[in-house]
Amino acid sequence: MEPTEAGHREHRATTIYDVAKAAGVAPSTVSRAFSRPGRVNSETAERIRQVAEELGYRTNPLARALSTARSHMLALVVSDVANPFYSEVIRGAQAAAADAGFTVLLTDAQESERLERAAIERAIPSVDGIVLAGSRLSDSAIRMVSKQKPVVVLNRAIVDVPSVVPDNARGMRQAAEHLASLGHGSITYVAGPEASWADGMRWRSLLEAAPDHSLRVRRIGPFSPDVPGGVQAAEVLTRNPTSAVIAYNDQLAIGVIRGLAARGIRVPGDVSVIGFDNIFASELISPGLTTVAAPLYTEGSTATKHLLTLIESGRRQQSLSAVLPTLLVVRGSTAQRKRKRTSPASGTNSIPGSAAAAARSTSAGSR
Amino acid sequence: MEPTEAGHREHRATTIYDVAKAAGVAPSTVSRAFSRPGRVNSETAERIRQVAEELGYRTNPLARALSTARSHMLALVVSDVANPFYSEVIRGAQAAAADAGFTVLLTDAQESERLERAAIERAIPSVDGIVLAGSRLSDSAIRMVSKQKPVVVLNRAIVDVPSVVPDNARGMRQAAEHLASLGHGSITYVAGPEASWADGMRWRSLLEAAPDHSLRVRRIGPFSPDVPGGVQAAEVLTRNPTSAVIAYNDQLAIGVIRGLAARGIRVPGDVSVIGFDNIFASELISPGLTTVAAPLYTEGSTATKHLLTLIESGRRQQSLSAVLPTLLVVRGSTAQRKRKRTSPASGTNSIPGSAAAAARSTSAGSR
DNA sequence: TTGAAAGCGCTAACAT
DNA sequence: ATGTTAGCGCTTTCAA
Repeated sequence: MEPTEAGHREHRATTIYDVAKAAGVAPSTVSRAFSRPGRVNSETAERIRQVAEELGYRTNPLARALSTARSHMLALVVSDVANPFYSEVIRGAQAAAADAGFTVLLTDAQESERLERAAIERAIPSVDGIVLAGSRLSDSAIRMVSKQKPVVVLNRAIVDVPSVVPDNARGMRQAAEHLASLGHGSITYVAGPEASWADGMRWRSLLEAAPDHSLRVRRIGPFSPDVPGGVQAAEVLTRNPTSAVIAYNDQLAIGVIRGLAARGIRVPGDVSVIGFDNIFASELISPGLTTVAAPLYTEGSTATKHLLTLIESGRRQQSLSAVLPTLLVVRGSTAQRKRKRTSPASGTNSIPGSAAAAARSTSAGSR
Repeated sequence: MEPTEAGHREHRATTIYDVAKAAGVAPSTVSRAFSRPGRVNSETAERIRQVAEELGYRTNPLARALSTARSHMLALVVSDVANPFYSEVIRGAQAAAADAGFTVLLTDAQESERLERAAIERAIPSVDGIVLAGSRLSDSAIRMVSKQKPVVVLNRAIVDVPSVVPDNARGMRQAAEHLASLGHGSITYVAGPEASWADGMRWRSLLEAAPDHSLRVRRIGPFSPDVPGGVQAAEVLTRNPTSAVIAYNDQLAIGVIRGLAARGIRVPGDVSVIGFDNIFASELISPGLTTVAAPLYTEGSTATKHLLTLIESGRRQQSLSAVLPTLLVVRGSTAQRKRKRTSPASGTNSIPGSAAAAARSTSAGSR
């Protein structure tokens, strides 16, 4: 308004009509010059683009969305943006979306089901599809959402909903194998959230892999999947010593190491520890954390690509799910089992509830 | 289409017209029943809301945006989503936006000016404002952007553009003071990216604070502001020993510690190290990193709130900038200076270029 | 308060 | 290949 202020208001967006008038053609012709398939290449189209360029014309995505019912936006809902696990996932999703000319609407559920629900509810009308990463929602709630817009879930498997997960089974097998090769005869699994599909999967996978290496396994938990949770777990471990632990995820593992250290128990001297995910910090701590590396970035990009496919195809391909390979990254937190303590695991094996826990974890999975 | 598939397509969104018809009123009346200020409270309005509820009607944000020229979306452009520094910032921004009923469009510049430019270009038409966090763009480029849409920059100061920055001066003073109190007489500043406004600011602040504590300071760098950069810096430090270093940010500091350790130099035994930001990982490494804690979350939320204010006010308040307080978090990476080595810093002081570097850093700042 | 009508900027038939 | 005509779903004058 005020002449002194170079405010935004003065920048009246140029429309298709401005271009049409300037180029002496009909508006629809301008629209065509910018339309999708292979772009029109007539002489006029070229001239129109020229004129548009000069006028600084940008097609208005919102208007386009309204008339095409395609917003070219994707929602990425994560359970907690501050969780380092998601950094790479977000990045992968963002990159894949950008490649396809899509924009990412990020929403943080802040570990709250209520907030997640609300976020989804609000995002739905403006997006063409949704990636749910680490959703707190129930399977049926998610299935409900996927009835309204294409959905791909990350790190979780739900019947009838496309998903992208790391190869938990292989990962746990690799971890177990590694520990066995170091002479460990028994392993303690430090569990994550009770409601986590991934946790159940990992535990079950460990149970299955154990016999092949004559490993005895037990399980403690559930714990909150963060550093404090791990510290808590360390407490429990102190009361029930083991020589080797596999944690649900890296943060838990890091917490365990810290908690153990605080009690004078050395890693890997006294206890070997393995995490899962290979987050940024797992390389920074000392000892470096041996961990099952999940392809975080790829998980994000794959989920997004699948979502895009779903959108394009109008939801044909029913089961567009993917299992991504994992890789064991050996760092300093695992070592040969000390021969000194002869039977560190005796008497602590066969914790009741293992079988039940293994069974419980199947509710969600079709894989 | 196929009856077997519970596809998304069948869920034809209910519109204002559907509600209008069902309620026996005109569409505009329905619109009013949902309009902003204080909401209409007539009997009819109440009934309309009732009907809408039953029909599962949700107002279409895109259509609303088209007609009101307000999308209720904000763009948050970060230089690198994978950088842990941004986790909290994103979270803060996201929360503040959600509070105001706004949605966040996250875009990752992937440390590329070209990509950042493109991302902004694409986001501009769909958003009501933009938060630029750690932008790689030139001051003038940013000023250009801010002519089109309200902009708030984070961690940087630009004339005429609202900004949110941590109190770098105070932070560096606290750090210097802490080191001085531990008996250190000379400090090496490990610099971040040359183009970083924050880096210049921090170095200059350190220079200013030094005399008050009879501290001698020198500067090495620039280094890439990540862990590898810090490792590189450690190399340089090995050739020019000091007893104390302050790094541009935590990741650099962590790299320094690791690099030093690899060379058998102990932290804090031989060298004390201080970082900046207080990212998640700084607490996890050992020794814990003493660091100047920047209010990451608050930076994100404040920037967003200011942006919202700007949007609402139609860009009145010219200088809506904020300087957020910092806090020194003392952990294990700093300690009393060893008395053994008598003059560790002698001969390495007064590196040429310090003054020039201090001068160079002023180009951007108005504060 | 409510209804009628016009229009936001764009795309999508349908003509020509 | 280009022009014409309708909308997409919502808000917003302007009347009633």
